[in-house]
Amino acid sequence: MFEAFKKYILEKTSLTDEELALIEAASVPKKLRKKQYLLQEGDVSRHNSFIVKGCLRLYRLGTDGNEHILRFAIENWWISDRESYSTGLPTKYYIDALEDSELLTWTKQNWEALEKKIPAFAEFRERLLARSFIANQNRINNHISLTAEEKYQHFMQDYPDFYNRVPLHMIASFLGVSRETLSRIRSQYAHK
Amino acid sequence: MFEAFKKYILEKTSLTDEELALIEAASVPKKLRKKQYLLQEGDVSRHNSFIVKGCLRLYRLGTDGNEHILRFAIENWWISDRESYSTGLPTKYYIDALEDSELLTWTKQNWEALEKKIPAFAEFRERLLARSFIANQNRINNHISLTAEEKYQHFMQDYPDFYNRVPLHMIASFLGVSRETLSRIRSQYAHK
DNA sequence: CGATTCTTTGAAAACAGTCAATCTGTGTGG
DNA sequence: CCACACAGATTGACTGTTTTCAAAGAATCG
Repeated sequence: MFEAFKKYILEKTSLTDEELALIEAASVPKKLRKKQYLLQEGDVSRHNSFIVKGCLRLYRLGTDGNEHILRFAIENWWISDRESYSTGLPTKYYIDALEDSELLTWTKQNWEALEKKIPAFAEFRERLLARSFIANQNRINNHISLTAEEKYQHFMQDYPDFYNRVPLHMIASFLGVSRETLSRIRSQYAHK
Repeated sequence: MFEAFKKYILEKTSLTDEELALIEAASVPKKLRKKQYLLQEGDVSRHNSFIVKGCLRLYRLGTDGNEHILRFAIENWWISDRESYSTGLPTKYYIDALEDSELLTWTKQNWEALEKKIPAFAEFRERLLARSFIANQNRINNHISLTAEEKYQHFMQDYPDFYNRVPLHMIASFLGVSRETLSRIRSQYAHK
């Protein structure tokens, strides 16, 4: 199970065998069945989780009780609620598995110790954060400047892997439109 | 001019006088008149800029030619296009001054040298990035889960300082609604 | 004052949301 | 292996919201 992570991380940065061994020693594998929660509202997010296999979502309940999906994550993505993770306060989010999944997890404590011992690891983490920031900024730009149809087109371009993997009503939730509207956009789009 | 920065940074982290002197030595003050650009589409963003005084905006031109404002920034905020800054590619954004403004700027090169010499400075920067990430995630949540009226209410709550400082049509652009709609929401809202 | 820039208002058209019904495919238990 | 339940997707009719276009009213600045 650690093999997949090793392959991933060595593409991103270079680490010695010793360093990899340290990282492996601190990791905890975790399996989730479909529909199982990794995090629930009120919990404190204390882990970084790397997805070896499967598909998860991060979402939040609105005042209306509806689910609003903030992100999806599949193989070679990371998932956690960074807000609760960095503040130590209870999370407002849920994370659950859309498919049976396999994760590697590290506690915040272990993670920070690794960052101190392995500078390249800390740098990798920071680059990751910077990229996530940029991705979020682009999503905000899409939300304020695109029509619903354009958002859908961009979604398929930006995340082609999700398209065949998550149900349509969840894509609608992610995009901030109703499932009926997305369904209609899609059928219009197919007739061209 | 550096005094304002010194006050700011010492609230966020602790630095010795020597370290502060290094940071000051690498800083370049910059004044901008209202409407003047700090960055234009096609430029490469090579600086970090701290706002000592004034108000700026980061925006982008849509395919329709409309301006879409991604963020505002005032005293004690930072502004740059992080995407171009970290990739070194030409930016898709504009930054300009909404008021006569005073900035302190550091080149990427100088900044990175400071981070290497002053670990506390690097940590400060990373905390800042993490907070920006969280703020963006919350904004995405607002976009997918709130009505236009609720977005406006949240805007006033989250950024009360901007409200009396930037024109309404720019707030509309920031929220992703037309100025007419925002005007109507506002008058409805006033009648309660 | 005159010229911008900003805000408001009205009316029509486009768009998206809701509710309710139907259709489709998948998988489970008898 | 079939029937049924269930989750997901689609469609229609209706309602409500938002945009667009056009015009006019404030406010600000040189």
